[in-house]
Amino acid sequence: MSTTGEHRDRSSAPTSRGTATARRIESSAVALVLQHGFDATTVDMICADAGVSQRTFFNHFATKDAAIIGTDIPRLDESRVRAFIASTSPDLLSDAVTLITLPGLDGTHDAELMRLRMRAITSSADLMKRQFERFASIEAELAEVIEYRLLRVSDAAESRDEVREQSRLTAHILAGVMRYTADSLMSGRSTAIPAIVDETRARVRAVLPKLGGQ
Amino acid sequence: MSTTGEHRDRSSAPTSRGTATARRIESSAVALVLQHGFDATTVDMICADAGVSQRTFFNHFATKDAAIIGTDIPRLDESRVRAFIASTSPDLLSDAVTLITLPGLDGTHDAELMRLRMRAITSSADLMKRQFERFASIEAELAEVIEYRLLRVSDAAESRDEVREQSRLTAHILAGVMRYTADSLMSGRSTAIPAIVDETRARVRAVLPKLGGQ
DNA sequence: AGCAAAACTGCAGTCACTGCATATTGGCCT
DNA sequence: AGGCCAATATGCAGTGACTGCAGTTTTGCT
Repeated sequence: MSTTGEHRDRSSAPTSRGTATARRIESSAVALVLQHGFDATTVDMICADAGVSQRTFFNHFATKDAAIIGTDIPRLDESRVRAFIASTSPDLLSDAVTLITLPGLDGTHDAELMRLRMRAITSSADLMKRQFERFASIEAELAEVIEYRLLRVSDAAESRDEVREQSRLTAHILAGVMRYTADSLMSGRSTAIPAIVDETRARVRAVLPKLGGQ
Repeated sequence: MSTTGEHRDRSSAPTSRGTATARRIESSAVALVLQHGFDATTVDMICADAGVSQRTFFNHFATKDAAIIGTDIPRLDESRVRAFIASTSPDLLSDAVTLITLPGLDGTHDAELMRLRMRAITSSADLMKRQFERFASIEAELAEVIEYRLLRVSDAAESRDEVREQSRLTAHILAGVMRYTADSLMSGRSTAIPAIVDETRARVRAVLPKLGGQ
């Protein structure tokens, strides 16, 4: 276990391109964490393994976690956002599951590294937390998108403020669904992302009526 | 800004009783963070203000955050859990909002300290994240409780495994609602917890039909 | 008073992370 | 080829969170 500790600045955001160096650091980091665990793996060890100086490490990754978890922040895909907003389907939640498709977990990256990464993350409660945090960053964006869609659907009875609040609430709910999906992915079983997403969508449909509504 | 950094062990769990010393440390910590910000407040400063040694600080709190955020882990209330499981109301989500009532944010603590704490937390993205994390710890517990309830409602068509998965999904959704409620509380406005909870419940009811289901 | 347990303290060490000043490299223009 | 600029890599010295350990004070009991 462990965690915490911070250090004043971090303002100077590192580059963290997909450069060869960065890649080498990433795979060293993931491999070592799988071997020794998160706490037992020091930045120095990673640097030695990757053949770079510690300073270089921190030029590429802001934190030790970043080297393991990855640096690409989750983002919503533009075109999907448009489709989502335009849709008039009453099945908002299900639509949204499609919308998010686990940003940051899709096939952008080297598949093998990604698999190892996922194993490394699940091996440490600490890393799980960090991973978890990252989903938070998408919630505001999500809330905004949902607001657009809700505005076209809502009965005029509701004030714009109320719609905004409902959008934020919905975004949080959606984030929950996202996390569930990520959990499913991480807790082994299949690695076929589309399959899991489909499964989740079906499950959401099954669960919704049980939640209440009216 | 800042964050990260950890340090291997933390295994020796600190005492963190509600002792006078711990209280003094807590309020020094919260006050100083409000004054100088999270990063600019060092543990040494807190210790000086509280009149204890650094070692004592870490005997009471595992991390700097803990002194600010508080140490009581969110728990579900036994009797409420029983009522929740027993209920046959179709309004699961709304029931659940009542169930959780923001564990860890209720009146157990010194109200004034709690208010300051909340302000301190919102003042730092870093602390928000940590606070956020803490909700994660309740999700497993929640999933279990929901499973009990779903089992009595579900049509026999669903396998026990499927019900378990649906429970986990629901727990995540609920956690989302929890976070929304916490957000509302934190983002100023009122500090009247019951009022906000009521508001949220109403909003959940309004939102559910829009989500889809069918 | 007399004594053990609990709480506190000092200290030296580890490790994440920072700023800054200095090399090293690779592409590009002539 | 030679010279130049920007990007990248490095060394180094510091700060600050956190740990283990060993020793001292305080507290509560009898």
